[in-house]
Amino acid sequence: MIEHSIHVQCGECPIRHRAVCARCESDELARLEQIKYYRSFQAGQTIIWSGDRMEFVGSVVSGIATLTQTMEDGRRQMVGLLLPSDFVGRPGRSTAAFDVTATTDLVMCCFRKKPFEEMMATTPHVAQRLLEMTLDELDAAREWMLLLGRKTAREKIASLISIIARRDAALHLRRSSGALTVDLPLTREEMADYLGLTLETVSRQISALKRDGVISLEGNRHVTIPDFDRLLEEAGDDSDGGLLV
Amino acid sequence: MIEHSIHVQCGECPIRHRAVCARCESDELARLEQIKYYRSFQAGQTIIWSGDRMEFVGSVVSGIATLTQTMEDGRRQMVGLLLPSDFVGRPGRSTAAFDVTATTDLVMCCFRKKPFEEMMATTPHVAQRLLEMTLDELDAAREWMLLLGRKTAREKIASLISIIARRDAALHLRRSSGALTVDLPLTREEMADYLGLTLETVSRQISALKRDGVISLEGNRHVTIPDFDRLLEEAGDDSDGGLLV
DNA sequence: GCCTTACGTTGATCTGCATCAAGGAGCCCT
DNA sequence: AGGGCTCCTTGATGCAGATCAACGTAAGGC
Repeated sequence: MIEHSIHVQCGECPIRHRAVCARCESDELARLEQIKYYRSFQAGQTIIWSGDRMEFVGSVVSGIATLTQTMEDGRRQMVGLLLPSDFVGRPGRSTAAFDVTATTDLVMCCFRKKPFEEMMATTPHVAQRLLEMTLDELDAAREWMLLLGRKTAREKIASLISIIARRDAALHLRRSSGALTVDLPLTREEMADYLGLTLETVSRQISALKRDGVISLEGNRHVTIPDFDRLLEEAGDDSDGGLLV
Repeated sequence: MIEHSIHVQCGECPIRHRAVCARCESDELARLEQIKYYRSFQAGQTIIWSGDRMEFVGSVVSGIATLTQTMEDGRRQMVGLLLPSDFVGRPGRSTAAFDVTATTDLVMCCFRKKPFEEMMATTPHVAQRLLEMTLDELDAAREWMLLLGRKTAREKIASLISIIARRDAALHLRRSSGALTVDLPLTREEMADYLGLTLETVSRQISALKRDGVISLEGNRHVTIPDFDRLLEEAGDDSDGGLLV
């Protein structure tokens, strides 16, 4: 169970890598281990409301959480999708800027913010690692902005499936070169909130991609991708990307 | 001229604050001052192409730069707007993820990346300051995602004007409670790329806001806002925000 | 003076996605 | 088995914003 704190700390080992790197086996790590605790949430439960005080930072151990923004009239936009191993929290900030909601049953590995920040202040490589992770998130947010601002509904759906497939492949370290299967961890409505569409359009475009042989479905959630490059084309992404980032 | 490096370093003084804080008057600062240099760019010149090696980090001294993403067929989405005092660069990253373009004549205060990163590694409060700045950018990106995904054209325009007015007010430290004037630093086309619209729609919506008395125009670029709260309402933002963040 | 070029406005028309509406499929509960 | 969920699909219609097109306006060059 030690690995989840390592995900947060270690700049040397990729975040998905479960091994312990030499640099992390320090007093700092030991201190973090002492203050670490686990929290569980039920599907649908809101973990933090926008504007609330944030008492902890941590990473997702299992399950899915989303970061959403809501307008007064109820329009919603997802602005972050947290899969296992993703970090949650804003060291140095006292209040949350967005709602964080568990969309499935969820377990998080948490650290109270104060001791975590104290540790950060004295351990430069942890602060640097967090900066790197935040820059990654910023990059992802900017790709997402291109999707929201300029892509068609069909391209948005293809992009979402490819993003999830990529993350999935990265997490499980399997590099299949042929057909590929993914479980969509979101409902049609959640996908719509992710993509800036309505759930009807999401459903229609998934049907269209299926009709055109870009994907096939077993059940509502299970997608098979016969040709990943074809999917990337449909997504309007610059090619090459592939599964190996 | 010392102040621009201070913008990068100093966590204690707000970034817009020109005074030198005690904490920054250190050997680190002296070292940074030695490696600091200035670069000028002409309007329209691309500073860094996506995928290029980035040799420096720095901050904008004067002028405007934009961060954009482009699809193969030419669709463009702005993903960052850099006004004076904004930081550019990704410590710890070797290549740029997006195009950076000077949209006006531009002066930047630069540091070569290597010595800057060395300094970062030994000075925790600099790394922490950069983390804070990156978190700010991430927040801004997420607000921007709500705008792109869920706001109407009219709301988008009102949002953009209010964002620029806010930044302007913050930069010049003037808090006028009554009418307010702003210079839009972007062409209609650039605004369209910012907002995920076409330039025609931008033009039409600006005309509409003018017709409805939300703003008035002198020339194409100079906007007067008689009632800022009204503008915020039009932007669909939760109220209160105001000019004093 | 006139030409050129960049930028902006406005109108007419088209279309992709939203909206409104109905019904199907799987699941749990009694 | 049947009722009531939640989630998903598909059809009909409407509209916001894109597209196509024409014209206006201001600045610089000669």
